[in-house]
Amino acid sequence: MRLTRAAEYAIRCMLYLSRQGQGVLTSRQEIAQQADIPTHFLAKIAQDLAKAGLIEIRQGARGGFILRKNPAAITLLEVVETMIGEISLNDCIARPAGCKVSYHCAVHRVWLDARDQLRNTLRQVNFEQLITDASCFLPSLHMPLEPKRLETIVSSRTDPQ
Amino acid sequence: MRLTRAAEYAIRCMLYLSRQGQGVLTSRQEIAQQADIPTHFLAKIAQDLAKAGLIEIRQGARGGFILRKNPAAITLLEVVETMIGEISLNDCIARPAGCKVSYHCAVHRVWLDARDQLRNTLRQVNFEQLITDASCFLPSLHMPLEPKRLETIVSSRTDPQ
DNA sequence: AATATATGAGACCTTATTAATCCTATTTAT
DNA sequence: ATAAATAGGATTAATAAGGTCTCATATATT
Ligand code: SF4
Ligand code: SF4
Repeated sequence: MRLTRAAEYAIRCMLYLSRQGQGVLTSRQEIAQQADIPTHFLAKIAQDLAKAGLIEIRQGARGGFILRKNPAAITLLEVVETMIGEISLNDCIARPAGCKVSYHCAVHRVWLDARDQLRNTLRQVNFEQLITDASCFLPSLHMPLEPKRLETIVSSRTDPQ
Repeated sequence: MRLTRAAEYAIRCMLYLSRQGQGVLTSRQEIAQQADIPTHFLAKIAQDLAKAGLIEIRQGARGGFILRKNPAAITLLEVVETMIGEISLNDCIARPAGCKVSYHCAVHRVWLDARDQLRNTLRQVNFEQLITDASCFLPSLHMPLEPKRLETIVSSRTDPQ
């Protein structure tokens, strides 16, 4: 498992869209600029996000991306695995055939457990929490969530460049 | 973070040595063959393990590697991080300067927590456990648990000072 | 001492993956 | 029709991993 640049960018993109709010259209250029993502790279990433049903892509003049789900319903795990595939710490988890002994390997079991634990942790984090300052900490590991902050929906209308 | 081939090989090497027992000398060739590791690659890996104090390397005719610590005192985390450095899931954890917003980034906190959790999990696993649970070696080359080839055991000159 | 054996240490090459860009086609508002 | 914006695939560039090679060094054996 490796958190690639593409995955990191995808998270930033989803963060930005979550701040805009569900259903708000934002141009690719604006997201790229605000979230510090190479525009062409973002285009490719968005295709994966769209394929996963997370965003809708509006083509043509005044096109852009639209968040399709409620931020609270989008987990960090979901976005990460959309970009890098199902998480597995050691290759032998993803492709057991790669190692001849995986069937009776004690270490294999450890990687499996650690993988599950990591995935569960990332599943507990949603984008509603992430756009709220107080949720910098994992609920289970730190403190309970504070009441959510009122989101400020920014108009999709942005001046060209 | 990525579990490289080198790290996986290091684990297998340490597993094999743990089965041999602390203080037992085993040739690089034997380990490479039994644990399915390219011999020259193992040589490089062993240097890192030696630098970390996990094994001792005996040069010259009838040379090889010797486990320096009790298997129960060696954690999986220790071996993994010897090979790939301190675990961090996202680059911004290892190099916060890489992202301009890490200081006030909620996602950053999640990666930190997940990282700590993963490290703790791997820290709880030691090689005593791993060798009693199951074998990690090729079935055809599978060796019994009891020490073999007693004549290769170096006379108790294993004073770890 | 001479020889054979085995590893040390690092340079080197080869391949794989990631990151980013480029180009043409397509879609849509005006 | 035109301009604005993304689609989608091809291509390139950069980085990292995986493995190999060579010469130096150490040790047991004779
Ligand atoms: S030895 Fe065990 S942990 Fe290593 S690759 Fe094989 S199955 Fe996985
Ligand atoms: S945006 Fe947050 S998680 Fe992403 S690289 Fe920056 S600090 Fe890390």
